[in-house]
Amino acid sequence: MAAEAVYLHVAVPLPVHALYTYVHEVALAPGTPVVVPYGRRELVGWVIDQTGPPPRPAKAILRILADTPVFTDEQLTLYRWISDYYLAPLGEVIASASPSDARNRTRRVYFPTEAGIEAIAGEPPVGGLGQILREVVARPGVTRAALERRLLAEVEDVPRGIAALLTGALVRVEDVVIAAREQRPRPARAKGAPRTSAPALNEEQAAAVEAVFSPAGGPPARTTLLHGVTGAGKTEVYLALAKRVIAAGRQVLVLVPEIALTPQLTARFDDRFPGEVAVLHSGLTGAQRLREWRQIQRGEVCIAVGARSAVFAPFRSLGLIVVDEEHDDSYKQEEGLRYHARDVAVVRGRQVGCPVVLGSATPSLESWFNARSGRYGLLSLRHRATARPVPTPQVVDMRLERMPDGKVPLIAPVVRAAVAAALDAGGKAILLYNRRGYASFVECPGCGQAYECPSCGVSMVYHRGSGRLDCHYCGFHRMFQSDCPKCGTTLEVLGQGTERVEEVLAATFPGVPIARMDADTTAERGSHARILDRFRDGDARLLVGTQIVAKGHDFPDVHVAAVLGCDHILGMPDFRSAERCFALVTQLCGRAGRGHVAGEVFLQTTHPEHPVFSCIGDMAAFADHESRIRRMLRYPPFSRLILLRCEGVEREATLAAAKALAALLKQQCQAGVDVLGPAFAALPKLVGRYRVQVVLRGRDVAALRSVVTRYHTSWTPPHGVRLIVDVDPRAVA
DNA sequence: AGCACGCCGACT
DNA sequence: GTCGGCGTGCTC
Repeated sequence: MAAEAVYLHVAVPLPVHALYTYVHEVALAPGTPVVVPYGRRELVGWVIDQTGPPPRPAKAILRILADTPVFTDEQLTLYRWISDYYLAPLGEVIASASPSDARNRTRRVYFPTEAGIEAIAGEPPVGGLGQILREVVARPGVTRAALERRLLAEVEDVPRGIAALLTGALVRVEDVVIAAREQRPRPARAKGAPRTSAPALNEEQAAAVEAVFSPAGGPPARTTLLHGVTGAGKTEVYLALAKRVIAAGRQVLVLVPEIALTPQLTARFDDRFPGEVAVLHSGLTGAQRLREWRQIQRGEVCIAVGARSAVFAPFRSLGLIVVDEEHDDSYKQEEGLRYHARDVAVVRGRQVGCPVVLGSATPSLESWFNARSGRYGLLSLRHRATARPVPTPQVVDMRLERMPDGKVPLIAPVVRAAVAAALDAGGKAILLYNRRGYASFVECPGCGQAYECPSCGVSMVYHRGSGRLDCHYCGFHRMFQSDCPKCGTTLEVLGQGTERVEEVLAATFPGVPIARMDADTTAERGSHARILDRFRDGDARLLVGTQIVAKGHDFPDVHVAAVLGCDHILGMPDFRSAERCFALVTQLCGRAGRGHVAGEVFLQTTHPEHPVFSCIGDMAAFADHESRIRRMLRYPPFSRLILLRCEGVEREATLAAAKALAALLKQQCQAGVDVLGPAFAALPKLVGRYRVQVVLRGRDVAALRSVVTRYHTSWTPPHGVRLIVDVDPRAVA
């Protein structure tokens, strides 16, 4: 029985689009992890399928790392869809779909040769080379990263030094396989009786639960948009759905935008299904993440609550996927594999045949459109679960609030009075200002000097707490001096931020404890929960902050919620800015009046006539208005977009590259595909790189994709310019 | 992503 | 005239 050679397609975890063909004696199942020679390296890749003999000799697979596949056919189908849809290499998709600790991978390490060891004893090379060699001899098997870290101060160019030592045969290289970490099964979790019992659902909630499983007029498992006003009790619907799915022996995946913002949701699931909930998010350590992942794999839990990447949770028999706050932009990964977890969830649900529920008080226009057109089911929760309705906001026209000196106050008198009344009544207030820092720009009235970030070209923000000027895009900062270093004039700080709001509140309401919540005060681990605890316990009675204060918190004694300022969102040059602003304002409105006191909501704006404010409380009206604009401008959901962005340090070279790309696309483009640009991005320069983009627009995303695959693969950006391809970009300005 | 092959400046 | 810089092209 002569063994017939078998040719196998293998995906490698690199940014290369091709699959590579290797030869082996026997067929291997798709998903088998294998070590393959790849140039001068060895990599862990995955068998994808079997193929015929390649045009040129294939190398042999070096090692089989597991006799069973590490992903199922079902998972592979999803990976293939993602690779295809997002124009991303399959190997990269597979690599990013599971935590690196749960994967076999190779690591390049360095050992001294005999000659290297001799050299140290006799005549070591002088300078940096000697230093590197000594390190390698002292720690055989070090990685390049470790060498660079240890020799940071002493050796300028470690990679070059290593290359020289390799050429001189003083050091040799080896790719060692880092085995996937195994987690010893731990004693089963403290599974027990639910700590809370399911409350009776109201009529709307009960109807929603029924409709998800047996939709009227739709297929049995489909995507459903659950549009519920803030406080409508969407979570109880999720819990009731989960209960049924689990009773049927299947599993539930719950996606949340950012788990730090929704500890309550996790707690609700864990209380109702003790010991059955795994949690996945970026705040976990590698070991913690691996533990949760393995528990899902081994079937020890039947619910996972997690952020974006949890959409890949390795459940065997999914019965339900919930995407909470489906409109939230953080579902879109903005680097590497640029996928949208909500859209991947919808596809995964379709592939495994389970219902997908998209929940939001402010659905994305895409989902709204899909529900209206019948592609998705649509369920509405129009009433709050509690007795109190969502407060009707009062729009405060800040153009009429100008003071005699011409300045506009941060807090209008009517809002100040309402906050004062809330405090007198023993209540609390939440105030949103959507900018952090003390002043958004700094200028010298003497010589006109403005303070901009040298790498990004944006104005630096003055933070009084730290005494610094900060760039909010790249982290560059410098100490703030009150006098202009050029002409000595006292600098003028302009524009507002949450620090200033806090200061004004402290002066307006002396003695009232204030908590500020923004990226500056929540940087530290756990600080987010601490701030919310202070507010809940009454150690703070005013909560001021950026959009983070609008998210899902449930405090019954908030009498007043107010948007002090968010107009600058509307000023952003992006077609989704109104939608984003509407979602933010609606979410904030939902924070008030959740107890027995009817809440009051105020919206300060200089654009009171804008639909973002005039349509609050009426999603359909806002969606109708916004749809008219989108249709007219041919933006999503009435078209699809692919963004191609050239990035480079040289301004002219980057611009030229984008022009060349756009010209090629325009010349070769088919009917039904528009080529927009090239144009500088809204932030034309970021972290020292110029950004010029070309946008493809058309009705059919497959047509757009084929334009990109046909022409961008044949077009490589010139030296020093890199190309980013973003399918369904969130921001296109 | 690495890593080698291939063309222009400061040294023996 | 050689060693060595890093640009660009390939890895089954």
